[in-house]
Amino acid sequence: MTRATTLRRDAQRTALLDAAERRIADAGLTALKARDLASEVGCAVGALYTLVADMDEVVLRVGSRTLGRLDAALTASAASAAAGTPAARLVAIARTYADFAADNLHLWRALFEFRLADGRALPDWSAEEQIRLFRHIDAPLSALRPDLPDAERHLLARTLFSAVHGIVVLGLEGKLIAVPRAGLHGQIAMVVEAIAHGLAAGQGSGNGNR
Amino acid sequence: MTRATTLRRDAQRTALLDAAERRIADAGLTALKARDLASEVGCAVGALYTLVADMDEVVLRVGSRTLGRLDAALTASAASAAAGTPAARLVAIARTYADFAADNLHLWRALFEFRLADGRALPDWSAEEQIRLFRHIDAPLSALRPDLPDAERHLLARTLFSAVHGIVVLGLEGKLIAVPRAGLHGQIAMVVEAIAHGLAAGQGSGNGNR
DNA sequence: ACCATATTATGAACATCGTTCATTTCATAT
DNA sequence: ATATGAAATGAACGATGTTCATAATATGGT
Repeated sequence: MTRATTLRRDAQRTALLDAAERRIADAGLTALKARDLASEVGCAVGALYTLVADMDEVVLRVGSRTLGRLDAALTASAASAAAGTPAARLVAIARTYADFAADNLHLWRALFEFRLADGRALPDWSAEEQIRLFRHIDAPLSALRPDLPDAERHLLARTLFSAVHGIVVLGLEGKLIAVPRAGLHGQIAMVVEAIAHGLAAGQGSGNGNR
Repeated sequence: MTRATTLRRDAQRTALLDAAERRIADAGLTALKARDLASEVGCAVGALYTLVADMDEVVLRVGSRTLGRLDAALTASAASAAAGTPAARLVAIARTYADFAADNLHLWRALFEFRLADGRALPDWSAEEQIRLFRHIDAPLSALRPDLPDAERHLLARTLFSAVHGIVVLGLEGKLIAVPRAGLHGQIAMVVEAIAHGLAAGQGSGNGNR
């Protein structure tokens, strides 16, 4: 394969992912169809499979883009809050996460609505991207509790993320009981501050685990 | 329709839901197929649609059973912990939730993996069942903060549920980073106790909302 | 008991997916 | 210019949920 063809095929793949991203952003993951994608990109269905292995790869690669933008947003947020207390930094990150989710609803949902078929494992590069996000939580946590061993702090970071994620999911899901953004921010601040306070209190003594 | 036929059809419907429940429990929601179900129950595919409107109804009704068992577990747990502090009662309920999720993994996952097609709304009876569960959280919360207006306390109950739910989801999902049950209980206790402590501290003054 | 009518069961057919494959078209290198 | 290998095509395949003409069955009136 010559250099020119490689470039052309990369451009095609990019166009494919652009179209897929637009579709998911507009109408959600379930609206992403192979035939639509092919016609949008201007090729036959079969040609898709020379650009990607299957639809899962499309979703994963769009997810990668979303994770990249989320990472950038969290990085910016962490930088803005860098001067504050660890608790304030954690709250800032959590709120940035909530805002990102609200502003990128369908793409964000696609990140975790997507389930691989039984037996198929997440590619390493995808799993690694997800794990990398935790560093934004890990850093303020280090400041808050420098005494904790890495493993325990990582577990805490996961827990903190999960708690906030859960609040955001439920807050953004029911149109009926939709929580306005200010209310969502308030709930997040309450939870994150309470945990940060609890962690600071636990310093030196027990670790809060049972 | 005579009484005998009503009974017979109810029995068929029950057999259908039994089979569906078994299938989901064994192999997850994605393994539930109309044709499998029909052959398991011993009828033609078309006959399914005289017992239920569509597959969504099957999933919803199995979900209803799961919610019923979850409710019973939470009720029992709340009764056992009734003598403790509000914080301890909240922790007990959260742990019961985590245990139920772990012990009924596929059925529990089916509760929220299932998404209605665009536009279709949850039946009222299903939404109401879900909301009823919050009362288990609401009660200890009332003891903890009798000063809070109902609406605010309900929002808090939702937040608390979401946070714990998030932790349980992530804790039970990755086989890679699987958190052992004791670790999961530890994380839950930490978070719930921290929030309870924060709420108790907030009594009388501000409400922790921004 | 018998038949007219309404209800229910049947399973082939349909629509919609993702995916594959024989075939054609195209690009590259000699 | 032609031979060879890569890429594109779109019909076909296998699942899937759902529907429908038809057959079987149950119900109720006489």
